[in-house]
Amino acid sequence: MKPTIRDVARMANVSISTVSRVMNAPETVVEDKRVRVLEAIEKLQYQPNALARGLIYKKSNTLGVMIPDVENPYYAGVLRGMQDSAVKLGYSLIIFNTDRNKQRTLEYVQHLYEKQADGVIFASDVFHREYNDAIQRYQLPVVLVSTYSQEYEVPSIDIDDEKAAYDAVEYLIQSGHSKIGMISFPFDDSISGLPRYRGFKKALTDHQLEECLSYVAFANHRFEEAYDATQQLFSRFPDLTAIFASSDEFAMGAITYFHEQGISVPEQVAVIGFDNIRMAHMFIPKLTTIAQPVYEIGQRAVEKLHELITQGTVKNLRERLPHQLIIRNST
Amino acid sequence: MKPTIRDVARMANVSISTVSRVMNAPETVVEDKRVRVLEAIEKLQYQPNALARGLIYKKSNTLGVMIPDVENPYYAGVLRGMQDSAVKLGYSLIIFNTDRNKQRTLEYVQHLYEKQADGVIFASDVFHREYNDAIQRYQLPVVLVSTYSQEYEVPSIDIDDEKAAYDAVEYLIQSGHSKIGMISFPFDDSISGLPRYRGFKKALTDHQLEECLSYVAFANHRFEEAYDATQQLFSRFPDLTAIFASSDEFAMGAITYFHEQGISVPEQVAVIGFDNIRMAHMFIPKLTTIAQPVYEIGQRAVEKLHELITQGTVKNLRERLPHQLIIRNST
DNA sequence: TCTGTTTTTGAAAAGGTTTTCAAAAAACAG
DNA sequence: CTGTTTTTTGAAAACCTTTTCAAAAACAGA
Repeated sequence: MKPTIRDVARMANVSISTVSRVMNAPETVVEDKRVRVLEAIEKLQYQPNALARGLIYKKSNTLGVMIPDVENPYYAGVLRGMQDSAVKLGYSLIIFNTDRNKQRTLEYVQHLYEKQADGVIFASDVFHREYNDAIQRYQLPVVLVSTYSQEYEVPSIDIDDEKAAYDAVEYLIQSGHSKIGMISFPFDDSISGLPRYRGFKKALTDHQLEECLSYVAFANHRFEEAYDATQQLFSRFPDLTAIFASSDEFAMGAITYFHEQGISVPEQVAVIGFDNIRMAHMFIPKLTTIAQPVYEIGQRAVEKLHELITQGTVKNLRERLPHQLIIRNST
Repeated sequence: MKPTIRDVARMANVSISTVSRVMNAPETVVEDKRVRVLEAIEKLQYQPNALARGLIYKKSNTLGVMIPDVENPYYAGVLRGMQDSAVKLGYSLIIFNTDRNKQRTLEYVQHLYEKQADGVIFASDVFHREYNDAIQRYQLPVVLVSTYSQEYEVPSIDIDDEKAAYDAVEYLIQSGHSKIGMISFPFDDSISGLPRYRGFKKALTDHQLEECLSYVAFANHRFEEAYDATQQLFSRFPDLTAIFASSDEFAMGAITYFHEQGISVPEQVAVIGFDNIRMAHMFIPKLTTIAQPVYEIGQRAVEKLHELITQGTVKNLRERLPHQLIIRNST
């Protein structure tokens, strides 16, 4: 049986109140009792029961994290950042894999509510009305990561996707390319979709390359789709000399297609990715890409959530971290 | 304020016992009260407090997962399998990133104990004596994943690493190679290290290729080290025609080295990896590798832990799942 | 209508902690 | 030494459930 505060009290010959005080405000109990209690705690290997504490404080020191796809390497880095901050601030992290499934996500939110989670982080997915309703109903503090909400006042951390895409495409243009295509997420993806296309568009129009605006093919998160999309794009526009891919995985899909077609990268076609996942520098050729500060994003997310939980509000609602163009061998 | 069982009781004009019964054994309460209670629950959006329940049942429906490095893509698949099983069995998963740091790991175990976790899963790391002491002291049910323990009687799930390595090397031999090198984990890695080397050794001796036994270089988990190791190995043994890499990341490191040296894979040197991480089929060339059933490993791990928690024991202590040779383009 | 049996119900205890409040003890002032 | 103030202590209530146990209600049989 696990030792409880009663066992400690009995062994140290004091009341449970005193034991509690030794743990939470040691200076209020007189020296000799304090050492007796401490000894008893040591001898019994006593650890307070977090469930009982949580019941009193109405706080579980637990945060939930909703991730669309844990297998996506982008989240690995984010998760590590969250993890480190969480430990530092005394939280533990409960991870869920949502597959972007609304119903499942809502079940998980309810689950978190039952477990008295102190807050929840939503990564990347669109922040649907149903989600807002749920967190409103349960009064759950929320922060969004790599996404944001126009409609609701929800704190978020992301990068400036439009500007990042702009930088990527501009780099391509400055390298002398004028026939540039894009492998994009579907536009209903509110973060990786439209904003990155907008950056693409803006860079092109700023440099009088409007003709490229329609050189776009869509893929849905996975390598194979990017491969197919590249194939389509090239059958329609065979004279493209550069590709802006909305993710590193897309870039890899594109390059794989080129490789199979005997088209060399970067000599014949330049490819630039997005995210700088760990694999990006292992790929052949090493990918030129936009680096997101994934670790910091994760860190800031739980720090911000902590701020929201403890202060009830947050300094700046939408926080944007700086991205960085990483030039390697695919351009 | 969150509604409690009292609020429901008041609204439905019954005692809290009745409300509790409606939730846990509805058939024992008479129809009209039951509907009144159900209505009140609905109206108040009442959800029972899992902390209070946990306090009574001495159970939190929470499992801890110790992962050496969440950024390592191998765990992504395992995690997903765990996640799915956990949801199915009503658990939530608390994830920790240990960095193989003993002290930190022990702190996390203690943390889990305080939170009244029902069990814990250790992935890949050596199951040190200190860990065993801790889980013994706290009476925490444990299962090991992708590792196992000789000294302690701890349930585990893994694959037959020796046999898998044997299969990989034998495939190389059957493809006509007789100068085969290995990029290995250090031998103190009890699971990915020695067993895979043993498989390498056995395959070679079974086919009278003892001379290859010393064609081994070591790398410590990361791409860059594998790159360096390959360089060393080739400066010592330039006439190698095949490499058995202990992980896909090692295989990528090796291939990257060959690529930079103008040595073509698979034409001049064949490379075989291990794990079949998601990237393996995105790499150029697509990696021939040993596939681990990562998803199933994750699933079985929480199922087994559940078995241990509920039954107090486990059918077969060491469970080994089948691996599979996946032939792609790097050989 | 009464007795005996079965079903349904609520009060109270339990689970492990923190906190409030009043009592006891110690310290201090005169 | 007495009376007052301050410090230290423990009993009890609170947090939100479930469960036990005994009482109340419903029902059956005569």
